[in-house]
Amino acid sequence: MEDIDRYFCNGISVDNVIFGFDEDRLNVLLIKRGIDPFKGKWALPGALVKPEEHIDTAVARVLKQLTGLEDVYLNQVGTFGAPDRHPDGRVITIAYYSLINIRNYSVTPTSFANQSQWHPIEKVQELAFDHNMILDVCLNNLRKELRNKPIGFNLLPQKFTLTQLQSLYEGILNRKLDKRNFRKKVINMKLLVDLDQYQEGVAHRPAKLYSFDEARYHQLVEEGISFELKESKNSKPIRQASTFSQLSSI
Amino acid sequence: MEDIDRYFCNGISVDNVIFGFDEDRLNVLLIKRGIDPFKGKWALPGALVKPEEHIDTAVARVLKQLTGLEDVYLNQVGTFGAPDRHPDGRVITIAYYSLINIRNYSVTPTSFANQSQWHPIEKVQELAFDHNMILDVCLNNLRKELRNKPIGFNLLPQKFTLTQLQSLYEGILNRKLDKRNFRKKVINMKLLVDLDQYQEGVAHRPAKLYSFDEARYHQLVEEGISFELKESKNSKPIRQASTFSQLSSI
DNA sequence: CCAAAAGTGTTGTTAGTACACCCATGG
DNA sequence: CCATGGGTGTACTAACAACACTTTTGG
Repeated sequence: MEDIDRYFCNGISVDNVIFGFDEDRLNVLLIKRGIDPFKGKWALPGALVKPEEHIDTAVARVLKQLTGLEDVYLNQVGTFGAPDRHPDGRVITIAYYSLINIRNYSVTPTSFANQSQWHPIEKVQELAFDHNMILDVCLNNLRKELRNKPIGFNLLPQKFTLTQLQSLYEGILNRKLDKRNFRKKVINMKLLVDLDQYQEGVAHRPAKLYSFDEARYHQLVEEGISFELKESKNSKPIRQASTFSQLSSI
Repeated sequence: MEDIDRYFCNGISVDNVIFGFDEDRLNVLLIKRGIDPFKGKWALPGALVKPEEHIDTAVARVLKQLTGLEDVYLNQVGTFGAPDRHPDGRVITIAYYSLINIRNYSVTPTSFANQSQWHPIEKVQELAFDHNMILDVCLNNLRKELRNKPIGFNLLPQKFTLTQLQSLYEGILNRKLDKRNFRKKVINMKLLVDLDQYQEGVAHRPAKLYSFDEARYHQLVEEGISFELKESKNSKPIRQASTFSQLSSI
């Protein structure tokens, strides 16, 4: 193995796929790049890992820099290492995703970004680098996780209605679910706390408000759940994916 | 971001966790390192990614160099990036696991290794670098995958008995399963082909031989399966894990 | 009184679990 | 004839799927 130094000239970056939920659609946070390469293009928020920095530390740092958020659920999804994926040199990137509540957050563009913005997932167009591929992989991953862990609750306000919870699941999974079966299922999980409060000021029968039980939540994250409800009749996608978000995965 | 070059001095390696199955135990392939650092220690077979090499190509290359195998099921599990994990400099490593049939394979140590050997999983001792952690994460991953995909068939000979298949599952999951329920389940998967052949020369009733249906296999890999058989009574581990293989995961 | 969303129960089906005895062969 | 592992069926339970009408509120 001659010329060992040639093996030590790689950059390492982390990219964050930050999902947020708003009304009934799943969004992803993108930045508009303020510098080359891909200046002016939308991209996932990410940055190079510093020398001597642990990659898990780096991703938390980047997330904090871009969103101000700490202590969020962060999940390493995969590493992307095509030799030409970055035009300025060899940079492999480690992708993470996280879920945040879109309302607890305010955008803080960095020097690399001149704009940060939520984008509905099905409207995402061509992104910088290989970020469309990364996004697709993370989205697949999110959907898989949603079936095995009670995540998704991260995306709701403190107090929520069962209908909001259901449309969150429908939004992420992109399919309709049966109302009665959905309710039966989530109530049986014993994860919800009935607050004995109701919506106010709505032009229909007001819905009961729930929050969820932190302790039980963490227990279920550990144990895993199985969330496999189907609505066979309407199992077609609610919305079509855009040209660039085609869930190709790998 | 002053001194950009300091960001481009990282090494990237791939490490392979190669599982093999033999009789009724799960094994992992380790090499004894022939060079420093950790000379003489057992380690996962891995190597640096070449400049201009795709990481997925690199892992296949390393696997081929070490085992002669091609076209095996290779699964990226995660990336490990503690800054001090390699004593000679910053090297992050991308871990993959694969499953092979222990009999189709012959060991070919490289210049870095003076010995390659199968180790029963529960006897693995302290390994070089952070390889114990990587092994634990891969083992967890294998067990998770085993419940969701019909992998594990990779580990059996072409023709096998249902008892062999069951002890494979028991060996990987490290728990006893109920014979009748196990058979009911796998036969319902319609994955097995009854060869109408029988074992010969055994000192007991000869078992029927099966192979499995390639097309159906690939279909099930796509669709995913749910393999959740329990034997509640005997749900204690068959074997205790060794000191260093403690499934800490992360 | 109308529009809009909330809320609620039953029945059939499928998948999982527990469990114990007889069978075919080689030595 | 005995030791060894191969092979089989049934009853109970839990989870899921299908499906339609009544309730409460604001305007």
